[in-house]
Amino acid sequence: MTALNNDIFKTIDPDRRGTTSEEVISQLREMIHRGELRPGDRLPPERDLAKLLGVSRPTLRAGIRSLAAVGVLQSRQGAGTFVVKADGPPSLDSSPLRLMASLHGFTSAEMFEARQSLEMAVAGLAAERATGDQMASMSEEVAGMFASLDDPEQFLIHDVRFHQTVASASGNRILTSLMNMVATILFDTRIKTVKRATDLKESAEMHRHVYRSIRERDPEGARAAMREHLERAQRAWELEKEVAADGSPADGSNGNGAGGAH
Amino acid sequence: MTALNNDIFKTIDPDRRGTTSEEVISQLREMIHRGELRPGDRLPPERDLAKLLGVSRPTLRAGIRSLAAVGVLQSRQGAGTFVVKADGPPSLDSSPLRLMASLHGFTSAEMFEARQSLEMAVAGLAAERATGDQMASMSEEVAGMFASLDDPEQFLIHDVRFHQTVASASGNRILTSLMNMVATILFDTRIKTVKRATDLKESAEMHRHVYRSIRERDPEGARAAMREHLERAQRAWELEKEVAADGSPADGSNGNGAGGAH
DNA sequence: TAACCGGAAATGGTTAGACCTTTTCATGCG
DNA sequence: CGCATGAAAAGGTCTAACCATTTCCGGTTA
Repeated sequence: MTALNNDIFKTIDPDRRGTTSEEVISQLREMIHRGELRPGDRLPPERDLAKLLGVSRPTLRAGIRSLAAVGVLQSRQGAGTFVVKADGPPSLDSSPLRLMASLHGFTSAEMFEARQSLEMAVAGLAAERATGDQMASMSEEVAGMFASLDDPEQFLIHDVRFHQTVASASGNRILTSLMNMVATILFDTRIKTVKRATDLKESAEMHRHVYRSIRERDPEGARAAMREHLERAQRAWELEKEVAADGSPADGSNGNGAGGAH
Repeated sequence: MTALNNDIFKTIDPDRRGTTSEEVISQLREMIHRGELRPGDRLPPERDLAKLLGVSRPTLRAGIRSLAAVGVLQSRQGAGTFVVKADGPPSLDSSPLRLMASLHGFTSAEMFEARQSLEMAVAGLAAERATGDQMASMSEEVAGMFASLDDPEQFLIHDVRFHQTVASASGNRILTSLMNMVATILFDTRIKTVKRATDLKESAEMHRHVYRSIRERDPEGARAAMREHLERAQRAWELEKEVAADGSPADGSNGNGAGGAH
């Protein structure tokens, strides 16, 4: 079980630059960059891999844990440690951004704006590149929104799917990932928010507007529609926030979270 | 040394939901979100904190390591573990994105496009909001570029600083962080690339064009100028890549890295 | 013959205790 | 007063063992 084709793992020199576990991270990262570890692959058992790399098991585990924290590896007790499978759109973990938001006191306005910029960018690209299938999906989601005007939870599902479809139609997985990262943070409390039917109707109209611009291959129109859509969503959310703040002291810190229909 | 004002640390229930170390991560994360741990703060020593949380030291270390991996904590041997200080623009670690690029086979074209979208967004915002000081800084960096046409290394420094100034002038730290994240990946091999003087002159002109649009408070002009600037940079890089590929078989995998003047 | 169930083996998760290396800081000497 | 030295503090690493979960093979049964 030791030396079959595992010679790709090289023992770590004692006279390394950083700490031992950092070196372990570098080793594993290099192997991923070189393509020796591919998505879905299983790493050797920790006990074996530790021997192969010439480090102790806790040190190896420290390295694995660091890579797991950034979403590259995933360990399952009893099963093994795997390189994360690349099924569907790749996604970056949003918790780093979330923590940074707390640490630096990001305002919701800042996050809304970031999301708006990203959504406008992907909408513009989608207008240039969306395939027929993708446009059909968008249309279906818009129809789903109009069909769920009295069911906010269902509406939100179509809402999210519409935006994801647009993002994937942009053909740029990096922008898609970044957009999802930001949107995830704003989503957290969105689902908890009570939505009025009039808001939903307006929101659905805006989504249809975005869809039509994309179908017309009109990037600037799509960008403008998306801008207005998100601006209205932000205004609606701020309105609800003020209402909700009435009677209860506003929590000055961590201005995260968002609501309203998007 | 145990119970001074450290009662904010609560013992972890044995009947928790996930693994013990995950619970440690949640605990620390919650404390950050609640503002009990602020940037620059030092955590209690591992041995003490482990006792306070009711877990073993390796388990605590695992949690700390996970948060360190995403750039929230930082440990210094002999000194202690600190919440990362928020000096200057907050920065997200780019290694997750870098690893994802390798795993999913992102093309450089995709990365260039992502960077272009982000840079255009911040340029547009900067045109609306840049302060006099920020515009002065941009101007200085442009001047620095023209003064370093025969010193590619120096030129690159002004180049990078110009873009960072524009980003910070956008007033949106999230977009700035995301932009830096993408730009960092593209930067890696940029510095290694040989640049011809004519490229640098053109690049400096483009930067000046961007600066002027921002000074004129012309968001669309700034966006357009930035778009053209980065499109030219990408074309120049692709040209150099082709030249460099002559005589040596192209490496089909991992199409990362970039070069040329930006 | 095929489906199901049980248990052994594999594998990650956790703990304990010890020791090493680096940093910090106070003490004492010049 | 200032610098050097050394003790204390704190993170980094290792060994060894045990626990919890998953997997999978093999036997049993319908």
